[in-house]
Amino acid sequence: MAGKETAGRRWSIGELARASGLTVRALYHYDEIGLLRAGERTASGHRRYTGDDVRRLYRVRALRALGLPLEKIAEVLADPADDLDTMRALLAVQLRDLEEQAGRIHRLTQEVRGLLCRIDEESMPGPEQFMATLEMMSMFDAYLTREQQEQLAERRAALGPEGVEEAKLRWAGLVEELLGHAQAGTPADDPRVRALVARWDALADRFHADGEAGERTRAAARRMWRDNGTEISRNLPWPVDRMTALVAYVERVRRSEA
Amino acid sequence: MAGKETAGRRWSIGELARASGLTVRALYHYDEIGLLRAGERTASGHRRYTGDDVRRLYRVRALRALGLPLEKIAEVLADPADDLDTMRALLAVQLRDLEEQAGRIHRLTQEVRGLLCRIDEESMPGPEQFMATLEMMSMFDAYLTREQQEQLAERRAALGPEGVEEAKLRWAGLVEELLGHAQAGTPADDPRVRALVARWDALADRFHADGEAGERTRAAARRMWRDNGTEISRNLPWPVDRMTALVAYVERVRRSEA
DNA sequence: CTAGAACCTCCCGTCGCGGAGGGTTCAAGC
DNA sequence: GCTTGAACCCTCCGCGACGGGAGGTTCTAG
Repeated sequence: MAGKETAGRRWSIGELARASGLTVRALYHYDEIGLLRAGERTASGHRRYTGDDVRRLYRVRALRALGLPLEKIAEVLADPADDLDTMRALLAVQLRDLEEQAGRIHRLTQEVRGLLCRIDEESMPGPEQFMATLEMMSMFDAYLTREQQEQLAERRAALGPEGVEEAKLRWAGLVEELLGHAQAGTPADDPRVRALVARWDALADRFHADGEAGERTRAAARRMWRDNGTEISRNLPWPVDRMTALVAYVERVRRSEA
Repeated sequence: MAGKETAGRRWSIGELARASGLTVRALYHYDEIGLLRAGERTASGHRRYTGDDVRRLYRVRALRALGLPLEKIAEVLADPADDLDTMRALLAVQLRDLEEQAGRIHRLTQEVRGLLCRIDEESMPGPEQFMATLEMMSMFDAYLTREQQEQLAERRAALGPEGVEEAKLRWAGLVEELLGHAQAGTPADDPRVRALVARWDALADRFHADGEAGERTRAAARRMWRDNGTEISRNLPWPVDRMTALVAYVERVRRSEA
């Protein structure tokens, strides 16, 4: 049926490059790996691409735009295209990944754009705070999944700005009290500090959802605090060494409970 | 001011990898290229990362998430971060690119998703048409800029589905007439075929905007038709060889006018 | 006929790591 | 103190999708 094309226009590699928006070098590459060979060659060895080749190239381009690696593209095009189901499944997976990626990029750019705006408005003191916020975002990414971050954002929104501010104030008070105990040398199993840590956890719970998912988020956040408490607290108006001591102290209290 | 950290917790490379979500190998890489060296080494050569290093790593992660290449990140972090303007400009450019990319991905996935749905509904005959549509999308990408494609989409929407259908019908009529003339051997400078080509162009103009931008789009579309008319018309119910002849014929008519 | 554009092959470089290989060192249990 | 297994060290090779240059041949317009 669809035999070789024996007549019609031929394209040189340069013409094809211009027509497809690719570079000549890319076409050489496709030839090398066997993804798109020229249907013919002149006596002297120049590539002559046939209409079929052009058609194939557009398919390649289209699939590549979907993010398929060249090898997969070769596979898809190697089949006589009758196993539509395979291709559809493959594309579906690819699409999901692409959209997720696009969403992540979009959210990230929105956040950073917001940051930049706030810098413009001089409401932020300078590059230090900016970098600190970037660090926090990166840290959240390292410890929490996307869903968990969304959960937290939801809870924050539910509490509202004044709710968040109030929690911050309460937290500041707890920090002061715990620092006092740490400096005074109160032992980690003292009921008073245990009570303080319990209030600390209750405060954190305001930001977590209920159920198993919330429990996992809580555990992840606690790991994050344990590993990076000092870094986290650089955003805050307390000296770093005291925060380091605080992190260690809270950890000791927790361990004395377990 | 911010001298070297002489006391405090130290991290091994494995701990740092776990804390940051990167791999040990990646950290080796960062060390190799000088992006993040361990502040200290043990006598035996094991890396000891200091708190400063951890802090730097989170900055690296954050900037990398924005798509900056590692070298740029090193530059940004090399400056004492006082030239905030440079960084802001750099980030702004990066953000624009990222958002554009995200938008492209999103539009592409939407279109392909639509295609897949239509395949499911059996309203499309099969993989051939599916691939043909993908080819068209890729071809549009090669010849038209994003703005130009959006312009065309706008005009299509303005014409409405029935407007588009009517244009298709008229175009089919023109194709038939021109094919007749081509087969009958009517010379390319015959006033009758010139009139037909003029109507052809007028029809195309319905899809183009006014002004200089529209003019450029028109030119690009004409280039696309000249280079790929045969491929384009594979979507249409005429035999391919006749369309090839038609493309050549229309091109001759245009040249005889110039 | 000649200039210069286009084409050929071969090969090395990029970027951000992954993974293997082969040796050394650390930390915990006995 | 000794062993053992995990963690760490360094070095090298590889990928994917080309970019770019060297050094030579061929095509095409004037």
